Amino acid sequence: MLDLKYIKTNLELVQNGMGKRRANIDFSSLLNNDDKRKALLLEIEALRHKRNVVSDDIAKIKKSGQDAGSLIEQMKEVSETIKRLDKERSTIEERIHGFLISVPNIPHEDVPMGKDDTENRLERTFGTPKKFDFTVKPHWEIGEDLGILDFVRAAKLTGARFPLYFGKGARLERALINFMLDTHTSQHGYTETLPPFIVNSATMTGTGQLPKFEEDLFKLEGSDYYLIPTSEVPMTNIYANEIIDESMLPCKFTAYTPCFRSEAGSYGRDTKGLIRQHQFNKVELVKLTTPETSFIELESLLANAEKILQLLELPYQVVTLCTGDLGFSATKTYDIEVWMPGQDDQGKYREISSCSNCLDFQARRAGIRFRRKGQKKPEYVHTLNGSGLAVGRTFAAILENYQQADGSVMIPDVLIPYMGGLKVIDHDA
RNA sequence: GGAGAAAUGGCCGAGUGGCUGAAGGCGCUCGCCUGCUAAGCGAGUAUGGGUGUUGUUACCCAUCUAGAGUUCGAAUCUCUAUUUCUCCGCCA
Repeated sequence: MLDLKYIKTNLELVQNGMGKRRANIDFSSLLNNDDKRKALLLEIEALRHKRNVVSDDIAKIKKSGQDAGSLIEQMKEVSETIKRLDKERSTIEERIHGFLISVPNIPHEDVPMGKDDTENRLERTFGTPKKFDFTVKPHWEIGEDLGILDFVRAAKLTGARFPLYFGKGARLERALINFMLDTHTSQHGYTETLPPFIVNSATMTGTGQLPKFEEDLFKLEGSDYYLIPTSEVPMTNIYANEIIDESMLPCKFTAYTPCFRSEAGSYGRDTKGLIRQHQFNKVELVKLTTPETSFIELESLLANAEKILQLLELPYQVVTLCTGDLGFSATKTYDIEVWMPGQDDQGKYREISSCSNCLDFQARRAGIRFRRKGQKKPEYVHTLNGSGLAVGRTFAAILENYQQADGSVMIPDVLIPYMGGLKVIDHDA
């Protein structure tokens, strides 16, 4: 959420930012309501002050044994007025809050203008796609042929877009999770967490999934609970409504969790394979930082995520999302796209991580603040998050990049210890 | 699921209708003192909003888990929710 004061003093800048996102937002009603709110507040506070003073007088009068009847009558009226005005005020405040909470973050000036993902800016590539001397297969064919993936039975158990792993496939998924977590904790300094997979609406609001994107979430019927679409949600909210010590920053968390997304509106896209599932595994990175370090921390977070692909020797490219592709809470986002030789005949780069700086946008919603040493006023932290990485898609990328002519799949060197020494998944697996 | 108890500031803890934004203690910060350490003394130590002055200070309003209510007046009374604890039942 943007700061109302900031909006008021930088209206043009804010409107400009919204324009870049192609979000047409009229701020005039907001400013109007804020003026009303302020006028009401002034009136209410004056009346409350009067009531406080007179109530004290009443106490004194009563103590001395005199009659305070007329004053009490007067205050009855004052209290009625306060009640009435206060109701008006809370209606207006709800309106203001409801408005503010639906306004997206302002894109950083470094973010390229563009309408959709075709206009993202390529930053760099790593590795070169391997040349195959046989016809490459998409990962779902490889996985089903090897008997390590079974989408048909998964659909029987639940429905479309759910995964079922078998044998060495299940083992590979687990190996990836452990490898990613180990790397981030022991080499990149993140603290491992294991958060709830279900959170309440306040938590979802804190990171920006609510109120605007409820249709993307799975909600538990008859409750205020939602399945997390990413562990960014519980991890970023760990210190919600708290003031933490400056010495705790930067605060770096990582977690493996399954992620649940309704994928509303994506019918017909990526209907096959592990790319777009209602349930998938992800290792996530979250940072809380001071405002002045957040962009440096974004670069290192991105580097931490890239490191996984480098160690797995999977080719990838990094893009900066353009304004039209930028998420609601982010001011700047890098996507890491891994090379998938089995996609679209000649291969394709597919998103495997999204690393964002949200500035104080989430922190303001969730109330995450810190206090500098020797300073009285607490400040909002900056929040960052990134996938490190999406495990299912990494699994898919390994299948496609490490496939061999006979249909078997080599295990990347760094994963062999995690696979109990197994070097290849073949038909005997 | 049934029965009961509880929720106060960074922490502990007092407070059952009227200068209580909240005693006392601990912790922390600053200063003084003590020729080490310790102890002692003094001061300070929540958050949000607003007004004025303008960047020093002042003043006002709100907040004792949250929301609603009773009252001239609520930390204190009532209701609801949430969380925690105890007992019973059930359960990985």
